[in-house]
Amino acid sequence: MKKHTNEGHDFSMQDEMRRAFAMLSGKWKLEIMWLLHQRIHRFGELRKAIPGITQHMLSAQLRELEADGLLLRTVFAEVPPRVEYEMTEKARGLGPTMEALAAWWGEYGSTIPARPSMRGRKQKDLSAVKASRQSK
Amino acid sequence: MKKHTNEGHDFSMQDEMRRAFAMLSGKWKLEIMWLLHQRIHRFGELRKAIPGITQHMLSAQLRELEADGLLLRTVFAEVPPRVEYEMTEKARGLGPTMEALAAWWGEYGSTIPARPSMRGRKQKDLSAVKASRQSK
DNA sequence: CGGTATCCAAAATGATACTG
DNA sequence: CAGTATCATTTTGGATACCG
Repeated sequence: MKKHTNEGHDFSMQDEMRRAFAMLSGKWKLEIMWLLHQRIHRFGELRKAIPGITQHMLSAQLRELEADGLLLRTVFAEVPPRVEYEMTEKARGLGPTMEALAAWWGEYGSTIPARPSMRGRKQKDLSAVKASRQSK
Repeated sequence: MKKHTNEGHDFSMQDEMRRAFAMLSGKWKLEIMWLLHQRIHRFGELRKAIPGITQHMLSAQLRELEADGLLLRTVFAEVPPRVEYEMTEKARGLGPTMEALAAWWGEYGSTIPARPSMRGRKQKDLSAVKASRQSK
């Protein structure tokens, strides 16, 4: 069968990893998982914590992550409603990955100036938009 | 000075991390970096190693990663042309992150069956699939 | 509050052809 | 071989309406 050498990963390893990448490559998934790695979040908290994401996308990404068994959704029968999201046992295994990423960024992030990049992160001036909105 | 507590990262930490996420959230970036983490690859090698990616996207993602200082592009003045991609010093710091991810997947990946997911990974019959696959 | 549904615009990605 | 140019399709963004 497929051997998983610990160093110098072989081909089958790449095939396996592909599923993991697909599972995490949504546009906001890494950020969502990063937040949940730190603590349980409510829907609204995630929305506030992720500038630029829409309700629509947040909802969609959360449902995908849930379907992939990475997070757990808990609905509290209260008024007003409360829904909490937290990592599943499996996803908690991603902790070391998250920490390693944070460590890397802490070390090199500062050395990578505001650089170009940031594509797909543009968001129009929200404060200015609400001002003049009318016919459509 | 932003405080970076080691456990329970604070808010500023999240803001910092956002840039890292944006840098890696392209649809194929994690996979590309994973491959380059293992060894230098030529353009064509990456294309073969990443089923489903198009020249267009591979080229685009590589240019973005290069712009973000994560990989180095080396063109050899030969015939036929040869172009090699490798991680930069900074990006090599991502090694532990990659390894942690691989370790996680090795541990839990198997427990997450073929699951639904795979959205955005659908690719129309890429010839290779058509051959009635009976072996397993 | 925490969604889902809809419609439309914009951005990202895919397919195919073509070039140095 | 390693791309780019162009056009098509898919995904995501944004606003609004509506519901439990």
